Amino acid sequence: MSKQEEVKIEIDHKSPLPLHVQVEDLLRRMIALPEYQQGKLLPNEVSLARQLGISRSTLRQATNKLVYEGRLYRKKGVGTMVYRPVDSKAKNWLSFTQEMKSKGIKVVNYSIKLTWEEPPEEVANFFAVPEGTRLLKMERVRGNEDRPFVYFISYFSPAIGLTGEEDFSQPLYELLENKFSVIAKLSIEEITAMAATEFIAKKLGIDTAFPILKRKRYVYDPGRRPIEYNIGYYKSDSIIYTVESEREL
Amino acid sequence: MSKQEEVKIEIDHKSPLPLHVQVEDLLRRMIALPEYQQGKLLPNEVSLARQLGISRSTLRQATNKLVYEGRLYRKKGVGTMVYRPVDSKAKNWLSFTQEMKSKGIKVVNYSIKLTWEEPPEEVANFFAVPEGTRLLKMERVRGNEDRPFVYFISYFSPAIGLTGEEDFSQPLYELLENKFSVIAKLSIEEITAMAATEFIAKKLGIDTAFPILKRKRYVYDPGRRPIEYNIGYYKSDSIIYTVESEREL
DNA sequence: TGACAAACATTGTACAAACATATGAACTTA
DNA sequence: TAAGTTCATATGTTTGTACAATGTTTGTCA
Repeated sequence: MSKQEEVKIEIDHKSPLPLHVQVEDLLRRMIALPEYQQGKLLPNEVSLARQLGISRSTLRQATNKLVYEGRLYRKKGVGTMVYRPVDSKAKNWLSFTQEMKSKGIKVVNYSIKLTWEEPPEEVANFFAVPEGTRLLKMERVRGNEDRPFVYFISYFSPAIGLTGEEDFSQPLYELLENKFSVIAKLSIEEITAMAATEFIAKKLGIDTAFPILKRKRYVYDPGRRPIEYNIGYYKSDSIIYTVESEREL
Repeated sequence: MSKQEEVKIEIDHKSPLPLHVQVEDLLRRMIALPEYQQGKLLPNEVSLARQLGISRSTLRQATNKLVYEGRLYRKKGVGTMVYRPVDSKAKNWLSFTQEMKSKGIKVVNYSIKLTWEEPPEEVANFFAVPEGTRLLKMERVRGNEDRPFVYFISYFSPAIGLTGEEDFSQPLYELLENKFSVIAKLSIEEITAMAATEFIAKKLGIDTAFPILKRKRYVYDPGRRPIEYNIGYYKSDSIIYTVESEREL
């Protein structure tokens, strides 16, 4: 009894869905497997097509979609593999530490506080948990070597499995990705300005009513499940928030 | 002598480039023509393939690329046409008017001022014009029906050809696109918070030191040539700036 | 051993053919 | 007129075949 794929190989020639769509779905599931993520070549086209009981053209129609999407990478004379961007994946995305480092600023954690708390209603709604559920809350004051300039509050989805005992000195999204296989894929941010409240002024060592950039961030995984809810209060003269957006033509 | 396409139809079966790549290039040039931009159907696949002396499969291989890119749109039983996002193209991209409208807020222009001025150094550098060049500057105070809440300053590239006599009551990017064939493609924005200066406080009818969201925007065309430099000062309690970003996996 | 060549494996390109399905226009009918 | 039917047209799907181009492995020979 030889061990077979964990992904069910099941193409239904009578399904209303076109074959190539079924194959595309199959491939998506297939390439999610760790072995392919780690660089293993997919079965070659001719044999995979035969195995699925379809023609090579149909198979290619399916893989083409994934190649165009940038998920697969084909190399003539070699084979087809999952595309892996150079270096780490969480790089330059969402990471405060990385971003600061690229500007030559060393990030200093002035304080980290982890608690299990009943979150505000908005947060409970975001995670779709019943009212009264306690969530892991992280509060951080960070800045450069000279002074603090941002106060963060984060709530995490209970689905991640964080205990609060983790090492939060490493970049957060690397921790989530490496230790919990949780991948941050989509973020929606809301940015506004406000005057520092007394509470925030104290945290950042500034005067009340100093202008503050407030950024609320909702982070989702690839399945659009909520991962993190985050609010950051930035001392305004120490940060410029940059957004680059390209229009599809 | 019947009139032929303006685009040279010339596929070289001996070229080192694959046929489908040549066809793709040809199509790109073809669909840039006004008639196709305006919605005319491309020749149907069978006849176009015959006309080019290639097979339908090869032609489809080329069009697929453009379809995946979102430039072409195919409709079974109808034909293939250039993809045009619903309504105008500049919709939901950069347009303050459109954005407000989608939230059910009517935009009111409280004041518009157009002048030719020598810009600050930063602006002159952005447009790469010699110091001392006068540029068209637009100042606008806008808001909803009740009150103003944003003060904009824009400088425009002299390359556009604006005279200052245009009708700026229509959405800006539609004006640029329709009348000047200038397409805004990329924008880089810098957002920060500040306290209202006396000048701005006056413009927006608020107290000095009220928190303000300041957004600096650099707008480029598809060739990455600068089009517009814009600064907006938003009354903080009237705007939330939303950024959605997706990570490539 | 080392260099080169041959064989092999794999994707890339191109063609042909047949049938399926959606759309819109023309036609028919109540 | 209004609704349904038919038909022509266009893209969508699928299979099959053949050969080209490229990278890897193996084998040969000096």
